[in-house]
Amino acid sequence: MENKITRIVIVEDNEVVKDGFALLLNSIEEYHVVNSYVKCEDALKNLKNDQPDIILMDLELPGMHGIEGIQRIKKEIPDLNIIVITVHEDSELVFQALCAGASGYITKTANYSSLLEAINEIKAGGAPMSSRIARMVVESFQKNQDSPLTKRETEVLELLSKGKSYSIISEELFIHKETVKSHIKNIYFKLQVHSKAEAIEKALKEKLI
Amino acid sequence: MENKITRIVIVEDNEVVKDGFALLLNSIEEYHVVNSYVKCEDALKNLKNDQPDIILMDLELPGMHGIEGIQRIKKEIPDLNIIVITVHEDSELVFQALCAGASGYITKTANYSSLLEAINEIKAGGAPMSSRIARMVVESFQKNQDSPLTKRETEVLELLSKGKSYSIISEELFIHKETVKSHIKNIYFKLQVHSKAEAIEKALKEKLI
DNA sequence: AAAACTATACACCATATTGGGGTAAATTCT
DNA sequence: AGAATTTACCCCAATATGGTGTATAGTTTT
Repeated sequence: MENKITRIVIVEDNEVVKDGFALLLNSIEEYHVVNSYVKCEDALKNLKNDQPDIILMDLELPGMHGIEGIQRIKKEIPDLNIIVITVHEDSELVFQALCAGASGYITKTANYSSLLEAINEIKAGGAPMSSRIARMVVESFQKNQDSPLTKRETEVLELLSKGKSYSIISEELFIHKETVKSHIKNIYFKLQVHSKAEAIEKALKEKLI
Repeated sequence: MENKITRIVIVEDNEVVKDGFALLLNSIEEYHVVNSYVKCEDALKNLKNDQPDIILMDLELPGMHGIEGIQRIKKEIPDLNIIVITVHEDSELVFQALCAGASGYITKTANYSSLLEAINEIKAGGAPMSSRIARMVVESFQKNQDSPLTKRETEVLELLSKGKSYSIISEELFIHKETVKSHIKNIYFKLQVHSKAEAIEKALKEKLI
């Protein structure tokens, strides 16, 4: 069923890593590294010619940062699969890359076989990630277990964060508008804030909602 | 380094599946299925005695739904790892389970070896998921590529969704308050809405922000 | 049983915010 | 050059917000 060759482009400023990956991938029959670049800009310029199915890219690059590169590449060819390959595992970068459009995120510490696995995984419609990154991603869905807010207060704050007014919240929760105000007063006190925006910001940061 | 036996609890109403899993896992030296239940309620009751390291659970169960079960279990023992094993792959359930506290989500169509892989993955601090689910999870971070909103409008709407007022938004973007109003008017027109709450709701649903 | 917390509800008040109407110049992209 | 985007301004009325303060019924914890 797989008779088509998978066209791969590499964007990586470390020449050793870049050439090592290319050599490895080219040694496999169904993969073909059509080009490899040191800068996003060059990869972008040649996107139309290279016609890659998959791009492997680093984030720290000379010139344009990889995050922006991902955004631009996905804008050009939305269906293209991008796998980030970097040394950094800090959550900010990971989420930025995923938001920008990356479909996978593995670390350079990964050995060759897991690189190949990642590419197979992408081809199978998956989203390859290292264990730690997968866990980070999954945990990003979970709320802070020891929130200072009660269940009701959390509900109120959740609706507030959806832009709803006190009156609308009171209607949706079947309580009096003044009750909503009371809850909000308590929320502000507990979070030590004095406005909607501060409360939402703090709640999002601490994953209370 | 792994000399401790991993204690596993299974919650699954299909007796064949439940006993099959238990048999398989017990056949491996370092795993021990301490108990298996048909209902969440029973698993919860015996949590303290069972002292599981990992719980495998189905979502469709007689009595309490698995999603609520996960919440309660995590409330009791926050560090416990729960792997959901179900036939359903629809996004709503997946995200609900992850939000409730599941650390992994695989489908029953998975073969035995991938079940074992999942357990190893969890023990290694990862988050086992099937390819399709991993992709769904990763895609949940990504915005709708063809948003009707301009870049600036998206920025404004993003700040609005954080509860910020027109004045605060204008300060943060270094533009006049009236300009913010103009953007918001255009946003409302494009999204065909007439209030902040509607705009945010629609934007979240269509992943414009 | 007492104490603490939670959810509920109400009043008053000044200020800020919002949404609707309109217009229009400067800038950037195609 | 024309289109789209971003910027900025005016008027106005209704609504929302945040800060006071009080109070009661129910639940949970000690």
